[in-house]
Amino acid sequence: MSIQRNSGHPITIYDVAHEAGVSDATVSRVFNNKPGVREATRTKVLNAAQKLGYVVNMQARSLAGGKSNVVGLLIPGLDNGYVIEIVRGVDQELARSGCELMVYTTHRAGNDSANYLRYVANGLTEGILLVVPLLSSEFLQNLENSGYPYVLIDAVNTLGHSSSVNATNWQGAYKAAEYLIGLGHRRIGFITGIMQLSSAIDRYDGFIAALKDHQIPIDDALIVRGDFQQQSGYDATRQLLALSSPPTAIFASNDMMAVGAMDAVREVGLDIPADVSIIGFDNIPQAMNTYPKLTTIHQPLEEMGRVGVKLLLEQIENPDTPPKTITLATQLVIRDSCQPPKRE
Amino acid sequence: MSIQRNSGHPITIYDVAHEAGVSDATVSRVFNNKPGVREATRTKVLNAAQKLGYVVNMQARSLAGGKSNVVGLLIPGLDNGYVIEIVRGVDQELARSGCELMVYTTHRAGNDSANYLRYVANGLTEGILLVVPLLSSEFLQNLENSGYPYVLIDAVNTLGHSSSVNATNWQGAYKAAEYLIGLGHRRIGFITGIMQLSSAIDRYDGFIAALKDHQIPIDDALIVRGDFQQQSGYDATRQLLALSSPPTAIFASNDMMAVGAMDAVREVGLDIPADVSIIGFDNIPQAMNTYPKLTTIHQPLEEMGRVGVKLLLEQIENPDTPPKTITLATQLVIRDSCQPPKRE
DNA sequence: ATATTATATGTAAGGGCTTACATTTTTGGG
DNA sequence: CCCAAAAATGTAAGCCCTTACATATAATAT
Repeated sequence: MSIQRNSGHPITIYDVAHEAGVSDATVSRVFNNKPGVREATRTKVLNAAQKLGYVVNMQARSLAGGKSNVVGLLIPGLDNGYVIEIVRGVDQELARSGCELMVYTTHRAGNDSANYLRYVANGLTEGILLVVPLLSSEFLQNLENSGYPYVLIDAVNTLGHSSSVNATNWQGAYKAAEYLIGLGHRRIGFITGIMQLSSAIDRYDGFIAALKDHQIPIDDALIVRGDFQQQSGYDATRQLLALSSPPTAIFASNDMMAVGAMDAVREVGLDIPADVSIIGFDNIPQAMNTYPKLTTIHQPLEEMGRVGVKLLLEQIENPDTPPKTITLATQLVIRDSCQPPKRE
Repeated sequence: MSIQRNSGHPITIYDVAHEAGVSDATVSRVFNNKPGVREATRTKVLNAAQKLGYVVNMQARSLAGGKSNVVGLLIPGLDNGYVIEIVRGVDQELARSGCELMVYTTHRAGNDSANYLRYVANGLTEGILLVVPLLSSEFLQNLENSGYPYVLIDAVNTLGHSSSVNATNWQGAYKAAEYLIGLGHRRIGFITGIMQLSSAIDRYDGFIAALKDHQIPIDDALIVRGDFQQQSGYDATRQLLALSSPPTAIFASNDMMAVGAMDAVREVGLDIPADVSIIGFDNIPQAMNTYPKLTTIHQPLEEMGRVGVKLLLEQIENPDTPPKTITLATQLVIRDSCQPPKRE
């Protein structure tokens, strides 16, 4: 069974039709599972195709107005455990649905992601999944206008027109803070994410709300900006630790920063969690490999990917389905990086 | 600048031709940078296209015999820091070359990756990058027969017909062992990879060679099988540590297993590196986040991805280019997980 | 058995592009 | 200023498929 008749041209629908003694249209019908083909004919065609090693040419099919079964995925890059988890979920679900995946990274699309979009919208893919934290509303507007199916993963559609998936960031942060408070911490450092992102804002708000609900005064010195990168977690923590009255616990808005925070804590010779507790957010796979193992808020990244695909496929199937937003629950995962503060 | 005239049909080459007052063929020539178009005409066309927001339809182009500028990438999955690094390199280089990336995971292709291949070979992609450790030679033979451009990343082509990229596994392992020996270790545990893979074999051989060169007897009890997964590193280490005369250092054939090994060492209450040194292989990003930071052999994964793309593009460009194999150097990265053994 | 439907199959027209070949325009030498 | 050769442009035939529409065949009713 060779991949293609290396000799002549690739096998087309005509070859199959000829072999089976039917017309090309019938072959097409068979391969698209269209009704109105006698069982006997169908079998005949399938056999012929099998024998010849026919494989549909997607390009032609999609040119001719059929379905390409390819969906696009736009991600910032693979630098991030977070994105990878989502991609994994996407991949799984796509596999189940028999769709192919075309990956674009934003750095690739460059500043000109609008252009990329035109390319996509025009061509190959039937819909697109966006895992792009920072979406310009102009871009969204464009996308919206194009009438092209898309869904947002872990981002809020300011236009409110598309389907999207996200997680309970606020609640997760609230739970994290509450956990720390329950442990007895009163001075809790907080490292923010990129505050243009709703997820970062929600986490911040959840954190603040928890403090308020527990009558803990908010000390601005304990809140420092991060950007979701490991380095910023490190920097922020150094800053926090240099305070005259440093925190006994640090809540990083994501795991990468938490990892950076751990480095910083150790670097000043303090112990985790004896001297300072650390909690993250996301529960990326690496969170299990840190030492001590990182306590964090689990965000169902993989599932977000899966759900995203489902929503997208739904949109593709029936463009008139009203868009919906699905919010998945976050969850506290207790591991080894937090404990009650030392007594003074 | 909307993505496409949402109103009418998408903009085609004809619309542009009409707008510019030339024929469609000329527009095609312009967009393919073919010679024989007067500068003035070219500009006219470009302007018209710009004005209309024309974007080439890849499907049609590639159907008609043009280049699709899409390359396929077959990977086992995203579970692995190792694969991700390679993918990142691939993505970068592809971006530079203006190509799109179609990702397939083998679990998706299922057992039937030959079928997947037929699909690919027939259609969309112009070539394929294989990051698949376990390639059946039947599969390879098929691929070879198809005459379809492909390159192997970090795998050896038993047929020896294609371009491929890999790293100096033997030398890397040799260096790792030598480093440990230089530190004073004499009882060194070794956790193998999947021994069907040439990379695993080479690492093993390199390790053994170093021992021999330094007159260290080879104790079979110190060599235990792993499968490149974290869990197996853990298991193997438990086994090693249970020995009546346990090793003072452990060399894991990859970083994931090294991470597992660290867990195991800690679990029995031993210290890294005081009681047992650990060294890995690969230098995946996580290796920097373990505690203590993992000493390892750096494999230029990202670059392997980049080089793979270059080789593939070369093949696509000119199918008659004789295939070549590029081997990149590995390198010892000393961090904190190794130190001289305690004196008895 | 015949007329009437329902069902199965075939025909042909694109879909947007590339490219060999035909035609027109330009250029430069005489 | 004319003519041949070179350069630019246009024409038309696919690439492989899908899908209305037309046609042929089978099933049902009379």
